[in-house]
Amino acid sequence: MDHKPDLPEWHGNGDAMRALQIELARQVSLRDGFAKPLRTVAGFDVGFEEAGSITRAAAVLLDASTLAVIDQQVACLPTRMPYIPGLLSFRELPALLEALNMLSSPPDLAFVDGHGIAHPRRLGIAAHFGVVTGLPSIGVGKSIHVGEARQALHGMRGAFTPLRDGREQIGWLLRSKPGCLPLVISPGHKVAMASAAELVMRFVTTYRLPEPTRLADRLASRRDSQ
DNA sequence: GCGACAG
DNA sequence: ATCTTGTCGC
Repeated sequence: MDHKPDLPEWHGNGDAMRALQIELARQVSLRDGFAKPLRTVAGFDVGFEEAGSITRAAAVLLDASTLAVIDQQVACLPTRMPYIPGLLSFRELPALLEALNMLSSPPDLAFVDGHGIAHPRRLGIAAHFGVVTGLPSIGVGKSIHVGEARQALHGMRGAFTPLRDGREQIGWLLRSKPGCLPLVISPGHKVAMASAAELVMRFVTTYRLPEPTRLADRLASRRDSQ
């Protein structure tokens, strides 16, 4: 199946994209809709080359039980839009979808570097990715874009506390590794808020990032062979 | 008007 | 994100 959603071209008007985000955000499902037990998962991340003119997306497919790498692909496309806070997905999604299509098979669950619904209009790149592909997805962010935590986060590995925007919970702050800044976890698509943090911890070994995203990160930033 | 602002 | 060595801390 080929995923080629009509992503609007960058003509300098972010208003059209913001309106589309609000529309797509209505299609997000916050109920668990992934295969149980999980058989495969995949990590997705984007990096840049040639001073940013080339967008390089990486997709790494793993066996959910053993964490063994089943397949990994890299897609390089010309960068067509600048980075604009809140509109990240329109810049990085094209390359990410290309990398997904190159995989031998789609994952039961996708971990995307960036936010899910922890976004101003509840459509971060992980949620956008999930809605256009129909795949269950979770956002794994390394810093907060919107929202704040009310309570202090415990230092113990696996501890988590709600990330909220006003009175609404939009994700979790997760201490994936002691002594490190917490990850910002939020549902993307077909994943319940209550399941998100636990699903991420299931794939964390000894690093801050869960294996799917950690491996994709290395591949996208071409540090896997260096 | 001012400051913030995923990657 | 990216440019980059050494350095502080668990």
